[in-house]
Amino acid sequence: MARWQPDAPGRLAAAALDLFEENGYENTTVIEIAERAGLTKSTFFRHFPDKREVLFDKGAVSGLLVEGIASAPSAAGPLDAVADALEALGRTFFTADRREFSGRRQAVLNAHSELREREALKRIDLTTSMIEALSRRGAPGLTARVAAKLGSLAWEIAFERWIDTGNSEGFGPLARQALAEVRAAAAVS
Amino acid sequence: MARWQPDAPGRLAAAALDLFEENGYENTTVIEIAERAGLTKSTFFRHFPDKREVLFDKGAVSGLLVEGIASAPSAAGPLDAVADALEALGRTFFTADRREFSGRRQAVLNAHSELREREALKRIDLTTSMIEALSRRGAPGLTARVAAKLGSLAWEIAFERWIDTGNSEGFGPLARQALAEVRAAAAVS
DNA sequence: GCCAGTGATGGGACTTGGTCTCATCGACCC
DNA sequence: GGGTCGATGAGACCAAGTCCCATCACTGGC
Repeated sequence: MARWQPDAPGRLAAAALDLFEENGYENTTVIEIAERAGLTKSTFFRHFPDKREVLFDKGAVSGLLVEGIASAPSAAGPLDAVADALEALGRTFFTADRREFSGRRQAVLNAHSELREREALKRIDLTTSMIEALSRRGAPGLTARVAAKLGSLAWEIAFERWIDTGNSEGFGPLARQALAEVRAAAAVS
Repeated sequence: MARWQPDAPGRLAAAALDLFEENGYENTTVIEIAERAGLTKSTFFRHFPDKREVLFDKGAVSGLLVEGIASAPSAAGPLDAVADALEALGRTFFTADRREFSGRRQAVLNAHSELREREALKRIDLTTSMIEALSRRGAPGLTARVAAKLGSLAWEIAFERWIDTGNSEGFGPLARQALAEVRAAAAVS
């Protein structure tokens, strides 16, 4: 078995996505994923704490979000700061070349509750990070919580539209648009 | 081993909560839980699909929520319908006699990410139910999504305050109060 | 060119969660 | 007292995840 090939985590993630698409999550064994990547079970668990985590990134998004919120103009309101952060995410993370991969990944996540569960936890952790970042900007506790939840919802909506193949717009503009719609909807609820 | 004692699921849940408090979630074995309840591993998995689920109820809450939203006065806005539903929850589920148990359970959930993960999934499923119920009342898609998320946040806040021992108010009034605060915070975001 | 050190990998034993099948027990009914 | 039915027990079995140790590839010094 060839060793020392580059980017073991990336190869494992790609192999996992392929196999999950082909056979489903629960019908895919960690050993099978590792073998397709030319590796072994031991190495898999050295790079990922568990089977689900192979489809998730290691907290890079959180840093981007927090930094985006912190560096927004101090005159900006909470939701505007969130908009800036989502736009930063669009520039760095949700780039055009990752759109196809993101769509495939999301389809697999949606199809398996164990993966949706992990995604839900990640979303909560990100929302908590946003709340803390907004609080550091001086937003009152409840305002920060509401803004973070609305921002999270706008993110979700913008992501759906971004994945949707009929849509060729970038994630940033879609996020701003979604945030505006969410804000309007909140006003009439 | 004595058989045929009543309420096997309840005994299993009580035993699990005790053991999780004593030794932590990951240091507790399903076999230990079953033994403390006077049962076996087989019976445990006959009543619960997995170890985490022993601390969660079987979808009774969802029905209450959906029914509460559906039976709200047709003139009521989305958030008002949610308020009615949360109050119904307070009458049926978050009753005074369950407050201590709820607090213990929540402390255990907060302490273990595997359990927080399951809780996050449940919350998402409940939010989805609320969105559908609001849509059936005629709320536009985005409005329903926003109202459900804000309602979920108000629920969360009201529950925290309800658990807080300094607070002797019922869940219903706390939920109405939290919902009003959330609505106000949304207006200034 | 050889050799030691370092870090990533392989291998396998082991525990636990979870599934499955079959035997067994208790209650209830006739 | 025998038969039926639902809940439980018992044990084999597989996959996830942990742990420890051997092994290989690359690096640098000599």
